[in-house]
Amino acid sequence: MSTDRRPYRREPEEARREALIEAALELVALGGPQAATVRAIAARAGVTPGLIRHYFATKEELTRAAYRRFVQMLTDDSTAALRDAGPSPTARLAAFVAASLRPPVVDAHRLGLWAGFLNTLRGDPEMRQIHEQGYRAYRDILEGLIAALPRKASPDQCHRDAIACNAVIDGLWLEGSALPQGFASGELQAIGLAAVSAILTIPLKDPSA
Amino acid sequence: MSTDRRPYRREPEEARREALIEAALELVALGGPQAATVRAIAARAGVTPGLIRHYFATKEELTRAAYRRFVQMLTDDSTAALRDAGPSPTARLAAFVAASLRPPVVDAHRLGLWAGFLNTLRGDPEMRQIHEQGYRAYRDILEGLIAALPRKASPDQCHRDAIACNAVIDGLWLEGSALPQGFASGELQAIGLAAVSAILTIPLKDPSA
DNA sequence: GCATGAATTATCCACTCGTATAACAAGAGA
DNA sequence: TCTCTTGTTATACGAGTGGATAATTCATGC
Repeated sequence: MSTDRRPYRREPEEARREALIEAALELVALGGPQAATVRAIAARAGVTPGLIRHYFATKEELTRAAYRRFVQMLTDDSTAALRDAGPSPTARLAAFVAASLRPPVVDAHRLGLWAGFLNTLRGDPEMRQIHEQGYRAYRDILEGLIAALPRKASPDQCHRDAIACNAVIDGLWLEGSALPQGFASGELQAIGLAAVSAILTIPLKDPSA
Repeated sequence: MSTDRRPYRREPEEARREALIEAALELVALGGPQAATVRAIAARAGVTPGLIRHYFATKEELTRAAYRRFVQMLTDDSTAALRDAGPSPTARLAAFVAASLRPPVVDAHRLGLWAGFLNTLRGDPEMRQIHEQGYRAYRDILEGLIAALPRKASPDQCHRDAIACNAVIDGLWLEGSALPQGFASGELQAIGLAAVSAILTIPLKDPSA
């Protein structure tokens, strides 16, 4: 009387956690937090619901792990572009801006994720903390790049410039992600670089050109 | 054995619809779509759940009405600033930008609403249509203001400028709404006006100064 | 082979959701 | 003041979902 039990493989712990987090993120991106139920996450990760509790004590813990991963992803993709950039401050800033305005950063999926998590933050102080850390990290990188530029500007001016540039980037990211077909390839980056150049009164060459 | 029935007043139809829509919006803003249940909406509007069906055939209909109202709100607040502005194109643009970067447009509540509705759009084509109409309306207004400026720029240039300016505004709106305490009073507007001036290479005076 | 614990299955229990319907009463018109 | 309309309440249903858990099985390393 062997009930045909679902065949399975034993995966290393990290791989499973990874898969579960990944599945949770995808579901939040697609349908908001309410779509990321334990069952749906398990199904998408190719496991059965019970397994989740084997890796995460509670669903909240999984949610937080997923959000942590999301925030990590954002900063990682930004800094990755800096690794390949040369030493020139203007080139580095240009690379950073351009990288922030093309896939995979600009992506409907990611916008969905971002929006989905937004009103989850209210309820959970720990989530809010993760959020703020990530935000500051990003803006600090940008401010550092701006401060390194060869121009005379007070620290205070740099700070405000960073806010403005961050806003341009965020806004273009927002629009590019929300209307993927609304912009030609490279258009977002070109507009963003031009705007940043104008704000900082320093010419930035398009690194992809 | 008179069960103490809840006392009530008969309200005009419009007032009730209004109250229900208002309640739905507040709940979405606070806790996302999943918080806007029929019961919660009714409670917040000060009525009993059953009444909702008296005014809206289905919950979806109420949701759509609420979203329609939200989109309306956004464009209304933008155009309102233009009414009081003078005839000067630069003054009108400045008024528009400044109005977009202060309350009630900049508001955590509104950001929550926006995010909350975002991943509701995927499922419902009608919702998506409402969304796109609203977006285009906003950007067309901005592009019109830019095209009216006393400078020589091709229509194509105006179009791209509008996108860039829209991005700055959206980005600052995003940041200002997400971190309400992160900016001094008037700071957002000042940064936004400076950035837009730089992008368009035309000086804009702060209308509040 | 054998032990181990990763993964499955099955189920619980509480709760929520949207919807439906019948009873009630507020307020306008007579 | 009486009546009638209908806005509003109360109650309930029926289905479904939520996260959690206990017991069971079997893949895998030793």
